[in-house]
Amino acid sequence: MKKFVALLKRTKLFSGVGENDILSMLHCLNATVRQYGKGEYAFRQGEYIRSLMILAAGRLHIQKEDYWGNLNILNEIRPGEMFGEAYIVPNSGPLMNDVIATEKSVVLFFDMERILTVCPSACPFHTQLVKNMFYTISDKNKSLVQKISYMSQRSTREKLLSYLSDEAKRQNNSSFSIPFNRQQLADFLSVDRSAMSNELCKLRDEGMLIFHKNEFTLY
Amino acid sequence: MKKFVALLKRTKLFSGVGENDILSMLHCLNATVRQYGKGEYAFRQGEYIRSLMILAAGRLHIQKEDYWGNLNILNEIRPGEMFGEAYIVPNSGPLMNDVIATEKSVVLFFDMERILTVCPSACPFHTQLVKNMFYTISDKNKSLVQKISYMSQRSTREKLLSYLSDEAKRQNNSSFSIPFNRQQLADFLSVDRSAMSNELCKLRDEGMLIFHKNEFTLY
DNA sequence: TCACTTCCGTTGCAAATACAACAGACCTAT
DNA sequence: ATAGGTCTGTTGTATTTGCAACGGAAGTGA
Repeated sequence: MKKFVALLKRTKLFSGVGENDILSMLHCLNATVRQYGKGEYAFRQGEYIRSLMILAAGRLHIQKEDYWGNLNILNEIRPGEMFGEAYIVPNSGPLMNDVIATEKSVVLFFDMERILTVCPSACPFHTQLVKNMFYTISDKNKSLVQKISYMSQRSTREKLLSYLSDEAKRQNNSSFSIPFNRQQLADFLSVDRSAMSNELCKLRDEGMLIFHKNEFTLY
Repeated sequence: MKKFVALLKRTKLFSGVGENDILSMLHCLNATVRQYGKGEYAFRQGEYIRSLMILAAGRLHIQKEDYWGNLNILNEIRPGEMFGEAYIVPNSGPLMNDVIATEKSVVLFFDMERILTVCPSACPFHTQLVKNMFYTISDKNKSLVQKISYMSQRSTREKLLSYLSDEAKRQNNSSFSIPFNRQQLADFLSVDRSAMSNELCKLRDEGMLIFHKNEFTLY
């Protein structure tokens, strides 16, 4: 466990907690580790989650496949980010999404019960932890709202432009890279890949942007 | 303020807190009240929020209007529900949405600084408050994910069916009412109203459901 | 090097959608 | 009662999308 402390120190969840305290909290929270191969499912829709997770290495996608097989990527998890926090609420029901490793990944598990059950003597940082968790889930909330604002655009073109311009704004640079390939971007925006590809090239031909692979520049 | 205690006691935020404690917390949190007329904006995109709000009476819509005037209803706030919690994070930037009263509404404001800054002597319930807030925002998170799962459907028909069947499941009854009129439902699902109305009638003619105003029954 | 896989752009066509416009039902205030 | 407003369903058309299919580019492993 010790080797994860440096990583955890830089996560939002453990922000402001000293390394020694993190180490003792790892025991307190009953932390465990699991590895996943590329393409392996960490969780599947319908499972019950009893842990809060932090991705230590690799990359995960939170995604949902509907009855007819349409895939929708809800979120991408990068190292240091937590997930599963929406299911920490008592009686929150089964998982509604799949969690898949898009690369070989390492995941840390924390006992949810122990996170919200304060143990004042052993862990004076529990309050800080809950606070941090609140900040994190609050941020995630905002990013979901952003995704909704992209998806609510009526045309593929508008979806693309709203996403790309937001991303440029977020990275504070008209040249930026996105964490998706074409199929993943299409799934993220809930549009058809080929239609999106087509629209992307039209935008390029109209001089609104250029791109090379995942690198985009807006004009 | 006293008259709001009974209401607050039943909210998720103050769940598990006694009436006397709520009253003292109202002072501690620097609570204030404001009224809004029907159609009045409580907040507009771009404003900075320094409070957490609870709707005491009426109805609010969290909505976003894009550059071209397309309206999207992100969420509906009913009495007892809180909002603004996503902007409690330090440096979370300006509000990205509009908040509009669809009925005459009464809103309670709580000082955000004081919510997360624990004052152990005066308010032993701060921890409980943060916990409750966490549960609430966690739930909201899940409802956003649900909305995304509706919007990610490719056709208007599928959007309708996924929303309506979820709503039937949620209300545990194949007959149920929805909190939207047609235009609002269309905005919520991000589709064209007339096309949706058309599709709704096709579904009815195919015997999959019946409806009268906002009352639906699925078959 | 060569076969194999993945990713991306392109095209054609059938189907669905957005949009505008209109009419009837319903509500409300005068 | 009536006039004005809102809400809803309906229709026609231009546009967009979804889908399937294909070929080339790029990357991978034997």
